[in-house]
Amino acid sequence: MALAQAILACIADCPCTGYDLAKRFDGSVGFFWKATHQQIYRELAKIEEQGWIVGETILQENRPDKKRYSLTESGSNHLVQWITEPTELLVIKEDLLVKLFSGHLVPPELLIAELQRHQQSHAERLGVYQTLEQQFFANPQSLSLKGTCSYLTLRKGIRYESDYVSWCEEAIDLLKETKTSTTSSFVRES
Amino acid sequence: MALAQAILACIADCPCTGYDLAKRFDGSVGFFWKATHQQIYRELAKIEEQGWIVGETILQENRPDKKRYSLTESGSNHLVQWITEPTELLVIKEDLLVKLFSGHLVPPELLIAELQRHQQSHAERLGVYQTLEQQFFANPQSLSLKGTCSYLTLRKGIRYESDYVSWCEEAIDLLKETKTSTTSSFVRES
DNA sequence: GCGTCCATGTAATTCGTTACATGATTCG
DNA sequence: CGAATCATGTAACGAATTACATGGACGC
Repeated sequence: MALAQAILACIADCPCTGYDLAKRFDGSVGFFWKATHQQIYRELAKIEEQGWIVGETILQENRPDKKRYSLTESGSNHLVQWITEPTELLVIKEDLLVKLFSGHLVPPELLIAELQRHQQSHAERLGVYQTLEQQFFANPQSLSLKGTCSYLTLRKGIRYESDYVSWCEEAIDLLKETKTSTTSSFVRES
Repeated sequence: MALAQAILACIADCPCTGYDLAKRFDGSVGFFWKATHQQIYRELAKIEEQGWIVGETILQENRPDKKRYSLTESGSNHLVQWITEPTELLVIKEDLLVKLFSGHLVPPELLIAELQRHQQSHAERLGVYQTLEQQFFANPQSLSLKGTCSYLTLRKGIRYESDYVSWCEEAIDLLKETKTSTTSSFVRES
């Protein structure tokens, strides 16, 4: 399981609290890894016990105390070791494609509407990513190695969303043609 | 959880056994949904109890007996109902991007090698999908609605893999440039 | 004789999800 | 005056992963 490593990667980038992590996993990092705050706090306790991180309690006035975690050397070694190991390919579990697989069981208008919804959601995300690209990565050739690494994860997001939008368009178009060319075919289910 | 519905969708397409399902989830359907045989048998027991499928035991000679499942009307209704509901977007958990996020902690050569491995794997899958496209979907305009639906899931696979291959290429190129332009930067970790 | 295919399952453990809980502060 | 933000957690449940188990048939 890579939740532990995803947390280590975030803490390596910048020491932070469970609460901060939850926010990051819900935003930028969330493009390639999602986790809820409950998962995070449980995992933090586990990897602190492992000795990969140490937490220092920070007392605050007018706010709850917080605990900021930093990588230990052992944690850093583990992370580097993990990065070095060959990675499995992503396992996809996409509801929308399961639905489309049995899509002939429902009126095509319904499929088209659903595809349009998804097209819009992905277009929105694409917009967000493109804004980030313009703001922070105007000149990709001149980035440091760290910068390049961040930029490449963003590029993956941009490509992914942009491809999703195009596919939705293709799918909607083809369904519209199919629909009109076989008008009698939707009253065929028992 | 959509495992139940993914199984229903397969059985709706063609009645089959748990063993058959496991093979399908490992092959074609596996592009958009993965499941092991243990998950499948457990889920089959659950959805048979629900009344969405019925199993008939088929006695065999020289082979273990098997149980072939078919959709009930209730199961078919449920599947249609599920397809009709709005779908959540896919939650991505991609190890490779987590590694890239902390990629500056390891020598860039290592990242490049890993990206090349992935590029090759995705290129292989792409080849498989493209062969299927040529064999079974030579003429997309003339497909039935059912054919169009299958074709569109395949198109998603083709786009996904092809985009992945392109991104790997982009990433490798950029890392090679970054590497040479900041040669001194990898001996900087404590 | 050894591995693979057929066909189904149990058991243990880890991981993910949902609900519940606290309590002060700040913004509208 | 109510909602959101900060900050952390417990408890219960459901789902996924991994390991273990059986046993004949067939090809090399």
